[in-house]
Amino acid sequence: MTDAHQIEEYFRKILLPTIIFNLYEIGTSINDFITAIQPYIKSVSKWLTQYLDKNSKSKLFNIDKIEGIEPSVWSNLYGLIGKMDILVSISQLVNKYTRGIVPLELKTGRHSCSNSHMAQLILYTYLISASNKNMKSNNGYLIYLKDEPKTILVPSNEHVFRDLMISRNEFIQYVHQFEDVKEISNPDELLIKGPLPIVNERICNNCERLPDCSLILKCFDSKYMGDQKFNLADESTAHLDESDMQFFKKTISLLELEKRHQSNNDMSEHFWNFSSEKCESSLIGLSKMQIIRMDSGFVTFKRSSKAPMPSKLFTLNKKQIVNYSQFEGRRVVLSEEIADSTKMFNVYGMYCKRLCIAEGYVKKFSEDLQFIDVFLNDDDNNVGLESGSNKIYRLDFLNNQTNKVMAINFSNILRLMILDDKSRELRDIIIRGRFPSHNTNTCIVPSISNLFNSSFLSNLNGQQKRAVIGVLRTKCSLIYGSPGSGKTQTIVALVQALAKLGYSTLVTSFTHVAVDNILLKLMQTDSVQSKEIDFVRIGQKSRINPDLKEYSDYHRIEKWLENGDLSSLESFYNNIPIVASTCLGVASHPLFFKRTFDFCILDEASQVFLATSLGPLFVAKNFVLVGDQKQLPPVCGNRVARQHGLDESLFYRLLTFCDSNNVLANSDPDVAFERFEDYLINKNSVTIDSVRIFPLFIQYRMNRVIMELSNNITYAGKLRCANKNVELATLRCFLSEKGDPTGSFEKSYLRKAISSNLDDSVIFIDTDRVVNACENVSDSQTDLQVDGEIVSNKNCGYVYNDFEAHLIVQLTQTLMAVYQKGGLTLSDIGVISPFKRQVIHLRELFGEEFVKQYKLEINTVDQYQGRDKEVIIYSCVKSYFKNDDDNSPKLPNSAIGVVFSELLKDERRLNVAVTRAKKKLIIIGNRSSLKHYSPFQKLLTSMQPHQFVKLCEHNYDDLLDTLPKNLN
DNA sequence: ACTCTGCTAAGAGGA
Repeated sequence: MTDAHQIEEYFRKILLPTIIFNLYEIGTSINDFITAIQPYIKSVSKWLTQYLDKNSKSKLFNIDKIEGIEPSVWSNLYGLIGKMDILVSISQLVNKYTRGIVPLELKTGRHSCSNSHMAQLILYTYLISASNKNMKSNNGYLIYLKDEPKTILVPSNEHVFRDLMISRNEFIQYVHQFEDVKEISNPDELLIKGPLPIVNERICNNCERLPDCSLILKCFDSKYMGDQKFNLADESTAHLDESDMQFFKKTISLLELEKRHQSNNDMSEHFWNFSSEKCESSLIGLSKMQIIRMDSGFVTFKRSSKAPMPSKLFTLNKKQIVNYSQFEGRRVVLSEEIADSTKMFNVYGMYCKRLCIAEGYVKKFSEDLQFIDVFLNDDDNNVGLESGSNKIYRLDFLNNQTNKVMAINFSNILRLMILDDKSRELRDIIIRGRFPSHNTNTCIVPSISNLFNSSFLSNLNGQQKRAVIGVLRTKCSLIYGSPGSGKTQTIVALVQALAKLGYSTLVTSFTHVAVDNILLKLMQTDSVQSKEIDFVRIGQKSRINPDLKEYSDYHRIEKWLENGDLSSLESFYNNIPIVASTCLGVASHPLFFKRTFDFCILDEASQVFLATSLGPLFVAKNFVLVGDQKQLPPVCGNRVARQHGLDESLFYRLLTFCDSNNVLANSDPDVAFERFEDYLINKNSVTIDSVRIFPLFIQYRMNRVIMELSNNITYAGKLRCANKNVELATLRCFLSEKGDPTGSFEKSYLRKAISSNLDDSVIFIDTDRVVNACENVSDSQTDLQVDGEIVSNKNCGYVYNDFEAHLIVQLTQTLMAVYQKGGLTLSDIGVISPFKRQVIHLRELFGEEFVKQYKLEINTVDQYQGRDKEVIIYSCVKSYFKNDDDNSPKLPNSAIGVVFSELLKDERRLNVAVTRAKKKLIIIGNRSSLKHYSPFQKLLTSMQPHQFVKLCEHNYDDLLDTLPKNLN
């Protein structure tokens, strides 16, 4: 196929559908695009005629065989990765006896023969020779396609190669000096630098990165300040004041700390230097596998029976705890090993016959972990893998070489700093807490009474209605939604209201689950069912709840991609009124580069990094943040960054610009409806510095006793039960013929613990007097060992409490025995602990199978955020006793303990744990230890004396033998 | 002193 028309035909049929989405992204029509590539098609056609015709004289070489199209070459010898355009075997015509393997590199620009182009090919020749012992490459060719095709020989050159490597090493050294891994206690000590500043006005003035570069220079390279040469940096940052610069410097430093923290935890980059055994034990690779099935890009591997099985490698206390699904979806690189490599070599590349021959991702592990399904990248379809042969392969997990998430955070902060109206507006709000005067938006909203009577508001309570109507009129507002207050319902009503008024809305949250929660409710509404309003869910296919499939981006646009219908695709994206995505997803879909939404609704806003939440705000005229700063903050791994406030969300920041006590004081739920308009505009509304805050404190979850506890600890008495049903809800117990089933527990702690009296809805089981109830610290070094080597255990923690776990099994057993007839199921019981290791321990004790079968949910507090259960059992774990001698006095070792557990010190975490329960909350812990943590101190003092159950010796002596039996 | 979710990736070329 050398004819230009044939090539164009092939292009239209085969390639065009694959780039429709990209055409939308760059805003080019199909015709314009075809016109633009016409000259290149001609050029390619000419080149092919020239080089594929046997008799043609005007060529430099004969192509004998195509060795690869876009093949990858990885070299651990040089520390380089490359991806060539084409690799071919040729016989040279100048010297008829020379045969060889050469890389061909296509270029669409002018025939520059630039140093960088030649250098690229020289690097490839070395990479090819290093990657395969049977290949040697001495030359490469540049093929320029602009105007007339032109082929240029680039001979390999060791001097050039050496100079390139030296430059590379110098660059790496420059970069590495800023990445000091030692503990940094003050963000100001951080060295953050861009590349050495280029002082060239002509180049810098045309560079789109000039503002970013200048800012970093000004904030982090103060020695350049005042230097005439850097006037440009002063000019391009002139629109920023001192507070902007301070904010920028601080935020970037903290994000950098967090970024380094994350990359420190990532072992994957080490696979270059590890033996395959070491990779397996470090959970970064799998080795000694054969291919048993291969179907285009889909490959099934089988682990050799001689190799130690991963089920042995990945165990904890002989029970398998590694969840293999965490590896599904991971990117991998595939290499061919030399058979029986174990004894001969230690370094990765040396015993690989072919190194990193393909990339792809893990699809699935079989139950017995013997079979692993892998999808290879499209480009790597044809790399000479053999199924059924004796060839042995290994897979190494790749992490992103660049931390995309942090890149998004950095670029959001940089964008906040640019000279632009939207950025200026957001800077005023976010950095200075200066809100637009009156803080009203331009939305045209019908009269309050009309809205009030609309069907989508009919199920809302007064506070919720006020929030919806208030948000509609406000430029930036907060909805302060306490636990169980119907945030999602309010958001769904708001989305409907906006859609019916003809405004476009971006619905977003940090996690996929939170986004989908809103959409699942929205999907049920009449207005969506009747197709009156429509929405699309942007995001990775695998992350979207399957129930939302028909609203997902990939499903909606599939047909247009197939028929190459660009205009339908465009008009769909331009007109769909409601778009939903994660906050980070906003950074990577072209829809968001093109559209501005009338409103942005950011749910769970108190759990999103400030930097991350900016993404959606840039693309919306008005926004509302929905959250509760009394619940868990964003996840921030680095301690120093956390202490300096990286875990302060935008929601939290905006709230602290006002007086949050004032907010609580103004949350009167009983405002008369007829005065509603007055309420929104005038003194009665909560407007401090014109921030509108709409509190939702009427809750539908906790009964009165549980709610009062939460009110005492956290919400300053502002929570209210929505109605009598909520207020008085207790567990239902049907009496059997034999009488009160709790009777048999007359003398036991259990009778009180599981009592269904409203007043007993909160129970604290105090293990103070129980010697065995102290916490266990699993020694990770003995628990997780493989052939004497310590295995990473960061996924399972190490603090647990065996006694509390047994107690929970017994409690669960008893609860079921008593309340099952009243309708209680195991899925109504939630078991919570702050510590992951305790969660694992509990699951082991109940039995994985059992837990799965009866949907008993055992999880960490963090995982339980946003959920609720009829009954919550909370295992505090920490209990500071000397344990070695049963006769010794039981002394709290609290002085040490209090310093340590940051998890227990966090009031927000306790608040989340307490507010998950609807009817019954059982807390298990050691009172005298826990009282040293201020949140627990609050909890303990606000509970009634009768709510404590103090365990004594005779209560538990049989407990450690208790195993789950007859649970249902 | 132990809590954990986001993210396709790299190359494409000009001065």
